[in-house]
Amino acid sequence: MVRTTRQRTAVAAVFDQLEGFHSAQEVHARLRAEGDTVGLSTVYRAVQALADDGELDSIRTDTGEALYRRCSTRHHHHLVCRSCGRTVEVEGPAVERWADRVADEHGFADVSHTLEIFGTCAACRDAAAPAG
Amino acid sequence: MVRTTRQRTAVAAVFDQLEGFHSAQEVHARLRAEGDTVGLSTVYRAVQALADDGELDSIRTDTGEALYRRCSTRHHHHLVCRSCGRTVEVEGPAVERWADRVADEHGFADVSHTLEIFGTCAACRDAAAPAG
DNA sequence: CGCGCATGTGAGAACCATTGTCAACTGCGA
DNA sequence: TCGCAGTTGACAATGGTTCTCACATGCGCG
Repeated sequence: MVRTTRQRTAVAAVFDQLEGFHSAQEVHARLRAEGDTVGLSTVYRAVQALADDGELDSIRTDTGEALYRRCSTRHHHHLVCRSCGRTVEVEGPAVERWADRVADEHGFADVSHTLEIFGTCAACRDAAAPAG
Repeated sequence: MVRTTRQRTAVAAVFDQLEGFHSAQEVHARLRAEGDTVGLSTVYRAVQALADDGELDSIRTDTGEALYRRCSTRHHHHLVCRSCGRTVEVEGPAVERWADRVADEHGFADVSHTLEIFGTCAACRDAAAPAG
């Protein structure tokens, strides 16, 4: 049975207030800052449980760190700025179909996929090359 | 200046003999097994240098572990069996174009992307449901 | 060919995100 | 309210990766 505890509610609440992706460590720090003490292990367990429930979406950074965010209702992918981490949600129905078809052609079932696009956003490019 | 050393040659050679993705740890173990002792740190440095040079492609597993493989001439993605780990290379020029276009539309430059498709291959499905 | 030194190496420690441990705690149904 | 199974949290352990630093060596130069 899954219980509703102060800690889980607090973790879920963080993602309600936040946009974009955040690490378990960050959530933990944020709770502490708000005076809401929740153990680090508990935060990890909570975000994993939330992700299992499909309430959070997770990706991994370049360094292998796990990031989570509130899952929106529709399936989509992410365009992430390498420099500032800004994230844009993008959709591509054609890509979804393509992935399913390719998998099917190779006899694979129960198909899922991950797709992330990385680049440098305009703001960061400007910041990096201020002189021209 | 970049030097050609026994160690770097050995690491590069491993990827010549191997197909698919392999971790730095695995490369290290393989070299040891061949009697070719190369330090773990050196293997890490070598694969990173190779990846920087564009000679190796890298992805991250679900657990955050970094995997590398010899970059083939053409860009492609992977269809991976969740159960047995079998990997099939797939190409989708349309996907490439879509990713570049989407990133461009949002003002992102220097674009790259990762796309992996997961599923259960026919063999594993048969093995899992022998009676049905 | 031999010198010199900047670059590379490697054993082990450090790092850091994540997971495991386990005794104490607490929702929640009865 | 009671009981207990799920939950918590401080801390240790894990494991991949990076750092440190003294030693080794490729390679340009003479």
